[in-house]
Amino acid sequence: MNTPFSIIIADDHSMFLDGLTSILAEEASINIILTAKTGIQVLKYLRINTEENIDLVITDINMPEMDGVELNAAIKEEFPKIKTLVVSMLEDAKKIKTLTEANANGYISKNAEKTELLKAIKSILEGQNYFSPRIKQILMEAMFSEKSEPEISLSKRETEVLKLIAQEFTTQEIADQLFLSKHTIESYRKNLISKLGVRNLAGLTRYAVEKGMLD
Amino acid sequence: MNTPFSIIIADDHSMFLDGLTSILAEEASINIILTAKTGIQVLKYLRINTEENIDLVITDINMPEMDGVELNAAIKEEFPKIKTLVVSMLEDAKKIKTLTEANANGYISKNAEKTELLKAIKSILEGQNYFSPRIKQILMEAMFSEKSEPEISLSKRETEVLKLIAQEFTTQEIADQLFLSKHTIESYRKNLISKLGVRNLAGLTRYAVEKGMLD
DNA sequence: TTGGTTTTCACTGAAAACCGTGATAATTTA
DNA sequence: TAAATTATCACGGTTTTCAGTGAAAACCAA
Repeated sequence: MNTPFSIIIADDHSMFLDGLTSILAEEASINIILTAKTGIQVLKYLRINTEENIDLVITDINMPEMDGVELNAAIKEEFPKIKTLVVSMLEDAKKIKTLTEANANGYISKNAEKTELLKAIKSILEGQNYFSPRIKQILMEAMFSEKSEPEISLSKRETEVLKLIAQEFTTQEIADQLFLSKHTIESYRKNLISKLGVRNLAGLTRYAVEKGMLD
Repeated sequence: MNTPFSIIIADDHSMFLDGLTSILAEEASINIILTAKTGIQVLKYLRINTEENIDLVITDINMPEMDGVELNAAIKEEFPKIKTLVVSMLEDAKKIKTLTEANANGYISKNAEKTELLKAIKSILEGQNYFSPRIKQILMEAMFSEKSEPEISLSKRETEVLKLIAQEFTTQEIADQLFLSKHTIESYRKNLISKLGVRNLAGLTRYAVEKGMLD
């Protein structure tokens, strides 16, 4: 075994952070340089300690301020030599896809076994990307389902009107709020109904709520 | 230090399980007897090894098959002497409330510090319950907000009609499906609107979706 | 058994939504 | 720059929703 690898771990759940640290501390080939609770902390460290050659950053997805997806992108942008391994609670196809597109080197679920974690780290440090079979499968499924769901894109105004509709405003009220004619809002409503493939206000509202447009 | 305490840890995320185990393994006063991935495994163990005096069960809330809430209830039912500490990702007021009502001995968030974890375990093993200040606060808030939201109860039929409305069926269609008069459905719609304090179909749909009635 | 809740049905008039079928101008994108 | 998209407005006719009012039968709990 040559010089140990330098790694950084980021996770806002300190219990998990401590746990992961404990697990990896047992590995002689691994040196934990930093544990952080936000992506920003990691970036700051990397920017200041440029002479320190960090090999790998292990990061959670859900973190306050700067999440794992953003952190990964920032690292790949500023420090392309540093490898990244994303560890997440959820198996969200979209996020995984974004991550692969942003050149993350690996993705494993938090319910992966310790052995899989070590395997992933080892693979990545050796220069290979690691995505578990399960993740690969989810990715594949996402690719297919994406094609069947041809992403409906709504314009600014359409989105605005849809939100107001879902908030129980009548056509006239929406028109007044936006300083538009009642007819205009009716056109938008009609377009939304046909665009989204729904039948009525209920359908529009359901779409808006399910897409989280009302937060 | 007298005889070490015997504890069991349950969490479906093995990485967390390993982590927690690593942390607690450092404590001389703690003996980890079992780590499990579901509540059922824990119960089975307890039922078989009755002679083994388990002091504490640390459990996650979100687990497949039998979650932490159910596990806690089952333990308190069958093995009232065993203490329980619930560790969770989320700070869901309702679940916390349910847990306190089911006599869980402690609740801490997964983003609690290691020191807090140890403090909680120590307190509980000494016979005191442990709920972090933050959790107490959430509980208090829940109590108040509960009073301001006086639980709207819907009858079977009302629920049925509401679901169909949110699924974009028209009054006539709902009437046909339920073999009722159109007027009847209109009455239900009207009652629902006034009961739920909304203005129209959009409001009804939003309520149904947000309450997860359409799954 | 009595009183509350639930379920069912009916009518009216006004308001709103829905459908079809347009059109014009501005803006964005290819 | 040409084409596509977006934003705006219009009208007539039909259907549906909404608000108010009323009521009978059935069921459940005290």
